[in-house]
Amino acid sequence: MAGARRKPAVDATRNPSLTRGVIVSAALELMDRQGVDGFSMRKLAGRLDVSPQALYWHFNGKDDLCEAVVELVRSDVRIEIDESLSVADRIRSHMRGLRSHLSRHPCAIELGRRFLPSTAGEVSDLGVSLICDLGIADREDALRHYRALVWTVTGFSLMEHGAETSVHHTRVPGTPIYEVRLRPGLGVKPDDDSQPATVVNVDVLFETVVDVFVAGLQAAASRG
Amino acid sequence: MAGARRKPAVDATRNPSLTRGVIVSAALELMDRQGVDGFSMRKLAGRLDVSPQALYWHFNGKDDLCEAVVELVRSDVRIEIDESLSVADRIRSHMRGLRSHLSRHPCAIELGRRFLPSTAGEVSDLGVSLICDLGIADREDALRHYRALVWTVTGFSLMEHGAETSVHHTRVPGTPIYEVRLRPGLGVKPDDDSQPATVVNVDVLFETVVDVFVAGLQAAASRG
DNA sequence: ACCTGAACACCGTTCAAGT
DNA sequence: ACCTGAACACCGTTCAAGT
Repeated sequence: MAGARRKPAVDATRNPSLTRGVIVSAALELMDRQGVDGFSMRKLAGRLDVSPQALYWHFNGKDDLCEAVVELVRSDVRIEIDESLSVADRIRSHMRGLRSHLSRHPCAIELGRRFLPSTAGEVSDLGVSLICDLGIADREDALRHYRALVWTVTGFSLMEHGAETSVHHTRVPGTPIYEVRLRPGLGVKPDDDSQPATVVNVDVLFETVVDVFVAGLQAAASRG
Repeated sequence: MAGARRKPAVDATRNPSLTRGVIVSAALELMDRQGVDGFSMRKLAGRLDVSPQALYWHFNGKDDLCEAVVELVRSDVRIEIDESLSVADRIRSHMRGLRSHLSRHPCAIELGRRFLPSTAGEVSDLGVSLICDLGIADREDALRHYRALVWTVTGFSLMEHGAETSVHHTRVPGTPIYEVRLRPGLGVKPDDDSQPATVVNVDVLFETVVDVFVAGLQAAASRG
């Protein structure tokens, strides 16, 4: 609960190789590979060849560490957008960029849910101004609509990532990760093949969301 | 992995009070109160006054039990919609109904992410036909758009629920649960009050999503 | 058929002790 | 200042044994 001892300082006499930075990167790597559920302090310690308790000198606990991981991932959000595109298309690119940034580190999606979906920073400023450019002049309105956009995209990523690690969704063999078999649900036994599984292409689904959302923004803009 | 022994049968000689149904309801109750993370097989067993291993006769494991919980919750989705409303407003109601059903059992949101966001059943059929009525005549298109709707709403609920159990989002005192303080994020220390917290009304945010989404659907419909 | 005792291999975290 | 040994109170799950 309280803040961890700050400033490891220069005189790291014992083990100079074990710093907050080293721990966080190793944690991120482990989480991306094994998933958040598969991650543990003890495994991380083993990976770093230290005792589990050593981590507790640098971090207050697992939550503290997870938070640092989220910040690490978040610190390199960068969405490049082709300036020659129309405003609507730039918003589409923004949404796609947000999604692919989130999928870059799957673990950060799960963690990020618990550690704030922040609407701050230059990426957000850019997003808000894009919405303004579309015709939603009032800044308050633009911010609200941008927040809606962020929540929609982040929520979608959560669903998507959940689907991937799901029990019932099995990847279509031979395809990239973005196709999922949806079972009909509702009392269907896991090994019942009588009901056909529905194949959903998650990319197509996301594009649908993007299209609907942008069209909705345009409508909101033209209403004043 | 394999199927649990089915059919407890009538001759439940030992303890007739311990059935799958009883276990699942108790699990749901416990999860709703303590959250999915706070739930454990051992706690559930304690609550039911049996040994933890007793549960393993009725269920294959924790996952199997969680799945049953999700099905229990899902089995009573019911969204009532005023027939006198316009099609657009009925879609709005549908989205709101979906959201409030999901918030009824917070645990099911988290679990449901891992155990299929199903697009099946009469609720979905109704939703798809609503989209058709709006003017998206092609059934394939309507289904795709409805799926986008479900993912959007479910994703939003996930975000919303995550925000509630979050470390950085603290409820605004004296208000209902639907207001959250959003910290600016990015290197701000948890106890740093120099940067003002942003207050986001989650209900307002959801209404924004609904408005944008429905307007987008209308645009898609009018495009043919 | 239905349940328990005992046990295994894990967790996160703390605390006194080492250097 | 930085780390370890030992320990506490938890997990999910299995397996042999009871009735």
